[in-house]
Amino acid sequence: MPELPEVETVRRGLEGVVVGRRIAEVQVLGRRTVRRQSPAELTIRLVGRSFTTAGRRGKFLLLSLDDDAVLVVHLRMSGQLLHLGGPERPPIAAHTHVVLVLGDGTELRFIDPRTFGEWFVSSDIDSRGVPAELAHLGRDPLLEGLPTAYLAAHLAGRRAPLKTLLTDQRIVAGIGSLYADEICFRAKLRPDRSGGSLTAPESASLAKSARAVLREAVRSRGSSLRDLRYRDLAGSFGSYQDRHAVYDRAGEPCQRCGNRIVRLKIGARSAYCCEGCQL
DNA sequence: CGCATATCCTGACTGC
DNA sequence: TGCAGTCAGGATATGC
Repeated sequence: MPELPEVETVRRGLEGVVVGRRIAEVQVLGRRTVRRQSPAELTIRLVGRSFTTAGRRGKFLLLSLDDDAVLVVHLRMSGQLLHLGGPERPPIAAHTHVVLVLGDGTELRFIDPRTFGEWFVSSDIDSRGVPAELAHLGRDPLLEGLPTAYLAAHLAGRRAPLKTLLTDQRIVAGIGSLYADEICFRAKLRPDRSGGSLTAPESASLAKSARAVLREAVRSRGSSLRDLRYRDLAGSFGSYQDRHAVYDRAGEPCQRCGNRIVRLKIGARSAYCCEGCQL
């Protein structure tokens, strides 16, 4: 499930591969990926344009164009961007929904079995370079940092579980289920603690843990899970899964206190934690 | 407003 | 071996 570290890894790959390149051809093969506008409109707005920067906000990729519009791509659950640069082009894989042929003859392909992923072009860009459609996003911990005071202010008075608040993109942009669990473990806080129950030092610990976990996960080029779905642009795996303390480790001993990791239910979602050392 | 719940979707896994 | 049921979860809509 691509979250901030995985999306950032893809972004870094795109920087070297699409920036400065012209879009020669657009093929929209699936029916669901392009849904905010018609595939024909997206195609018209992309063909002939060149990419100027490869940005990111939260889990959204922001590929700006030379007419100041921005191509927004979200991988959601199962989306994968692949860059094919070799002289031989493999056949189109199953679930390939969009193909961009670039001016240098290479291809960018979007593969997404579950079709939750999305592409659209936005022309309504604010002074920070953020499309109007993403104006609701909260702070991006990598781009803007995550000050303790900011996080604490958004937890104060809230009855909702920590994990729910951490994964609320309006508060912090980029954290999903996996990293929320890892962040709570690092902060020694149960993910089902209510936001409002945190003391000041606990809020500080949570913010610090979020910064550290995300930074380290980016350095490891993200997490590739058991399904091996997540790969970077070139098809390589991340390695942060080797450092997961709790995510998908129910029944295994806690690396910190030896208790067994348990799986909780928070809303309809799973949460993994150690009941021995997370309070 | 805050919070809970349902929805979209396919593939991997579980249990009989 | 096959088949039905469950789970995975990011974002968004809706209901209270």
